[in-house]
Amino acid sequence: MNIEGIKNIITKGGLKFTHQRMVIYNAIAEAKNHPTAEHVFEQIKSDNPSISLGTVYKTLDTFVTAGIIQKFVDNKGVMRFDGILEAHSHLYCKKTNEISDYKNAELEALLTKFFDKNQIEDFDIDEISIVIKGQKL
Amino acid sequence: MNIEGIKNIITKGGLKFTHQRMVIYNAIAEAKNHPTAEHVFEQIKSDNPSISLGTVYKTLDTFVTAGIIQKFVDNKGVMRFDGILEAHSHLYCKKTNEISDYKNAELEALLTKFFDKNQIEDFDIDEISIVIKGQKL
DNA sequence: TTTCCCACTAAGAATGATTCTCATCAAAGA
DNA sequence: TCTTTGATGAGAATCATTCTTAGTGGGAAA
Ligand SMILES: [Mn+2]
Ligand SMILES: [Mn+2]
Ligand SMILES: [Zn+2]
Ligand SMILES: [Zn+2]
Repeated sequence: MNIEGIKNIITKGGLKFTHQRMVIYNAIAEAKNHPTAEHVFEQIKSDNPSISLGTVYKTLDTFVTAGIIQKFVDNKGVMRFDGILEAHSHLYCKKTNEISDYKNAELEALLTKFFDKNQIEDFDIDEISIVIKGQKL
Repeated sequence: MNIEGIKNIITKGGLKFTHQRMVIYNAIAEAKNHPTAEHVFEQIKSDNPSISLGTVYKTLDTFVTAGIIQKFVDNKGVMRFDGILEAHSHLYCKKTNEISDYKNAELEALLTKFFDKNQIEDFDIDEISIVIKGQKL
């Protein structure tokens, strides 16, 4: 994604466009895995030596609140960030600790249909996600 | 569960039966929610004033390794313990942060069938769990 | 029974991820 | 230009969890 594209996303989120926000958003958009704040910091600090880890945490959180990225906690208890906004599932590799995306429209339709029919009593569902644990081959 | 029942479970796990292990296992077995180590500690310390929080952490971890309880990380990144060993799903309440169990044989059959047909390439699935977020009414 | 051993425990220090505080800075507006 | 307000950098503080270390105690072994 080019700078203009990133600027658009950030300003559409109601946020001021700054250099730090640009490089942090760019790191998330480029990441194939689901980086931690530390990962993002390591990724960008050689080109931005004065950036602070606290700013990375704060900015990522600002992005989440603005709704332009997502976050979740991995099974080690560490926060992961995700530039993909659509609902999707995650594959956790027990060997490498990598988290990859899994998106399947049929599966989502199946689940939606199931929970339409089988409402859970006294519980209003906001979102459903599937956690798949196993091994990359 | 009575003391003998607890003793059986602990020794079947290959562990020596001690007073601390007894009260900690009992707290997990009695808990309706999915307690943290801190919860367990609060629960038992009035009757066991000399017990240490470190022992609670260590013992819970020992139980998990022995396969007599389960653990998982909640969406705040905090470890939760669960005396139920069978696979089941969890309902996360965004309001109260409570986690309740959800078990539905039809849903499990549906998922098993789906992933039998639709294998994920280069990935060997060990376990599938559903995370349902929403609000208790 | 006495001794010896070793897993178990208590206490608190250390760690790692995250959040908070606060001083400084920079852009935007008055 | 002056003012305001939000953004940033630096590092302290927090919180859950793990680690270290020094007792303890209950059985095997003598
Ligand atoms: Mn439970
Ligand atoms: Mn943590
Ligand atoms: Zn993802
Ligand atoms: Zn459960």
